[in-house]
Amino acid sequence: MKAEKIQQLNPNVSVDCVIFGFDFEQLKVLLIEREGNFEDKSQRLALPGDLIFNSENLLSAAQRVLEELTGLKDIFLKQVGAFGEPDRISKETDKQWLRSIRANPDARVITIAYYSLVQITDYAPQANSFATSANWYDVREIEDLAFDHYSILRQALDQLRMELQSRPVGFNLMPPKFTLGQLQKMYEAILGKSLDKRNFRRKILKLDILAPLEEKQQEVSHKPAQYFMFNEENYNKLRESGFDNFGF
Amino acid sequence: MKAEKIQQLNPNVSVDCVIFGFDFEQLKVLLIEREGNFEDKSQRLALPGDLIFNSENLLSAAQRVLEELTGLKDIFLKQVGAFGEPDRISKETDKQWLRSIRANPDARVITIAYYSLVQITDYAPQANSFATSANWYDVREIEDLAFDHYSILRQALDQLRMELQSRPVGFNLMPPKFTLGQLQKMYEAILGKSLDKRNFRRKILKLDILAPLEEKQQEVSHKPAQYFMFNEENYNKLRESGFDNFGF
DNA sequence: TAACTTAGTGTAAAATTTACACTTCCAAAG
DNA sequence: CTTTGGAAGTGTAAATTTTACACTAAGTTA
Repeated sequence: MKAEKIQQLNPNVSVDCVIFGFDFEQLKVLLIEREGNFEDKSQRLALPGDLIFNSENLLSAAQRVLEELTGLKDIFLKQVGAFGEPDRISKETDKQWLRSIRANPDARVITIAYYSLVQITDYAPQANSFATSANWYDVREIEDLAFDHYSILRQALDQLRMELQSRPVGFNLMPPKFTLGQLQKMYEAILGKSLDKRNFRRKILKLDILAPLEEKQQEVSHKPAQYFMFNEENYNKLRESGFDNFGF
Repeated sequence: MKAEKIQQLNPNVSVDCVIFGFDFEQLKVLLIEREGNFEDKSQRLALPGDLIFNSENLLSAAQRVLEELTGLKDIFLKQVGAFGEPDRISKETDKQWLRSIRANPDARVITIAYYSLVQITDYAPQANSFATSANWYDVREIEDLAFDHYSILRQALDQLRMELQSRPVGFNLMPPKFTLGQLQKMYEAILGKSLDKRNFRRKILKLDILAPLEEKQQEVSHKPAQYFMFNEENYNKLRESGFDNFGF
């Protein structure tokens, strides 16, 4: 008989994942859709999340749950924080839905939220488990979500904006090679403001963390742009010398 | 018969508080001492913290626990994050100690950490409950703590340093009136580096968030310094205009 | 009255930030 | 083949901010 540890769910603690993506136009977030009777579509949509196992650490739980619900595997996640209002599961439709999937549907649950930035083109979300779909949604168009997931999303977005100012996290949204125009659009989409092209270029190039490639864009109906790569080694040097403010 | 809700402890979720203070010299943190057989003193010291009640939100729980253990009341707390390694209660002395105070000592516990900044002179900590003492300790002199509290402290300190750069949180450590020298020492103590006096003064005064008072220091054995107050109204105006980087 | 301690002050050079407009290169349309 | 549309790419002058740096002033104590 195979010795297998019985995985016991902890009824009081869940994890939720805010996965951001970027399609060179807008900031997107990965949401699942659930079966059930919901007044409006927004209540059908939720962040991928579920209860943790007792033996599992929080980060692994978030990675497992994310994979179970959307198929996304080996995603680097960063904690946003804990959300634990006693009434965070107060919407009647959410309560009903929990009764349909949980052994202990009325337990007080606090959730730990994580976020990540991925290249949309690297992952094709596949709904599974209780998710009936898993798709990218434009962050600006989301007005509400199931449970307290809308406020979790807002807080993750705030944290992303903060981190974007002090670390090169945005490069995780970009493909290995990208143009300066694409990079600028990423900053603009996340920060929600437009930046001066010449000043943006001067500033980011001055840091010497972008390596220009020989290659240029192909088959675009305008002047082709040069491709760049993020130079992590140079960034690490810069960081060691105390740099922690991009100032965009 | 008085209708009283029975307060039921949640065996899986606790809160811990990192309370920072400043004595015009060093950054301090409020720690409790516990009864028990500990190899060394560091293992006897812990952040004030305990299990939450099921009906209670996380922030209120942190405030309640803080008051129960140290007497500090009505403290504004800010979340640091969740700490939930399955083995975070792995030290044998910690396990023993939990057996002496908890109904369910072997439960998996995740903890939500909060932090705050207070004026040491406003509060006289009073140990209570399972705390045998509650005192201020110099942050620089702490090398380890019970459970995973040392890493919680480090993370709270990191977060404090971040926030100090973008918001005037440091004024919470200062009395209502203070000198520029005291203010500078506060920044130096937290950031762990020395600042140029003239540049510091020019920079902070330029922001126009300090109101000079007529009053001067008394009975100091050197040239008496002018007192200032934090001008919150002006700061709010500054903030609304987009300011979010002190740049120290 | 001398010694000690912190308060308080100015400047010049360097670096950074800001605002701003035109030419280039490609594909697609006509 | 020519025109048009669209993003790429580039420089400068003015204003602001940052940096490095040393002495005098005003109290108390010895």
